[in-house]
Amino acid sequence: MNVPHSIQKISNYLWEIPVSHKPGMLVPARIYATEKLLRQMDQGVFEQITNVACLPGIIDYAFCMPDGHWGYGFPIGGMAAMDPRTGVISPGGIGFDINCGMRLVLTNLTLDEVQPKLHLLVDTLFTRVPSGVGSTGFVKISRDEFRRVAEMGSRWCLRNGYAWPEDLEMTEEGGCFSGADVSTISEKAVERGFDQIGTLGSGNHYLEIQVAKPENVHDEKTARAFGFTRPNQVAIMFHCGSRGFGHQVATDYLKLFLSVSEKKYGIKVNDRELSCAPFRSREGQDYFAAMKCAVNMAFANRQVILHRIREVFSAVFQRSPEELGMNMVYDVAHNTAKLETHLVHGRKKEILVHRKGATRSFGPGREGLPDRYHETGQPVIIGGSMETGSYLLAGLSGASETFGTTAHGSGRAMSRHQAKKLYRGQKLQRDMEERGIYVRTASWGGLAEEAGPAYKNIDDVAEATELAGLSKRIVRLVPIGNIKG
DNA sequence: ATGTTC
Repeated sequence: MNVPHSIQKISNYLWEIPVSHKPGMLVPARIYATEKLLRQMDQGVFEQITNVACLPGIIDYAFCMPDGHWGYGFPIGGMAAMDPRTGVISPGGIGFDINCGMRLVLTNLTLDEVQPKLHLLVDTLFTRVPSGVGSTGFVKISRDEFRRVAEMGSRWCLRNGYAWPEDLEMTEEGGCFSGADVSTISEKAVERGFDQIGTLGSGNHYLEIQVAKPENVHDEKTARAFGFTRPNQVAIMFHCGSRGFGHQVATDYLKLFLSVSEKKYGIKVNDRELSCAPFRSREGQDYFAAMKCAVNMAFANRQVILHRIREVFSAVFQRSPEELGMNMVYDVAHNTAKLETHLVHGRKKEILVHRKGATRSFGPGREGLPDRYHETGQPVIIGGSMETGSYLLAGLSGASETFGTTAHGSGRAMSRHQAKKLYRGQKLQRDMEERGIYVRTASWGGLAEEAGPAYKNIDDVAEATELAGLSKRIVRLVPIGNIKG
């Protein structure tokens, strides 16, 4: 059995591993999950989340979301808040794909209108939004201009004609983390990133055409507030990050932290993948500023992809993107560390929130949300597998106990290797088409790795977050077209 | 996730 004996049941949706579980734990570990999801978690989740609980400066608990699974250092689905004065920043708590995230875009088209054009739409998107390992984009800029992208994020896109002003408002943090400083970025990172804006990438990154069927609307009033106003309305959801740029930033600083963490700062960690530096140290601050550059590149990447999606829809339907109602619902980040103000032991305090495969979930009335979402709470986008659908949820004030955090996706149920042994990309494509999902892929092997059964049940994950009071289901979106990177 | 093993 994977679940440790020391685990205690707090409620049907919350479990706790006490500090007595392992030497060095400073706080307990808390896992949000139904018993079913808890039992599906791999041993690595419990090992890793209790290692996170040992990190200096951690506040309250090391958290794991219902979609938690084994990752680099931290579990994916992990969340840890640190005291910025005494705590550390750990690249393993953010992930290699810095600001991997999800964006959801509306149309005012319905399934009936899109169906006849679906093949053309997906084929054109597949051509116009480059995907796959090593893909490069159409935005031709110099290395220096790329540095401006890294400092400005979506604001660069607005200035250069790739964004509508309201897109920025509908993006977490306005599509730009302030304090990004390109002097902390290596030449190598710039070299890998400068031609990758507007590209999807590979792995579990995808672009999907989805439908909001009436029977899948959980909360009609909030669905309307989020822009879903008609039956079988079509939306576009996509998932990608900072590509080779963020990967290089993570690699550069992990290497640096490995050399200073113990020798210079005397920090002992249970796993070298948790290598870290005091947040206030020179190295910690440099990584924080570098990470923000990658965050901004990822926002710009998703923004330029949106620009392309609008062009494609406009060409296919012979109407402007404005006429097609192609407004953003929201853009959420999955892999970040951020200074946020939360209630800590009853007092407002600025803390360093690591979210690794976890989504911010700010509830109604929370500062930092667009006026439009003041009453509803922020839109939360939880991506499922390409076969089974995804969820749009709303943030809840109950998520204050996780410092405003909820789940981010399905979480793998089988390894990529296992999935490739069980499925063949070409056959999967044919099977999916029979079930009404037209899929194109940059890699047949990659497609097989993303087969539906390779992931946990997205309905279980979304439900668990709602039962735990972290986020509320608004509408379940089912795919009709998918581009798999 | 990733010029998928500098």
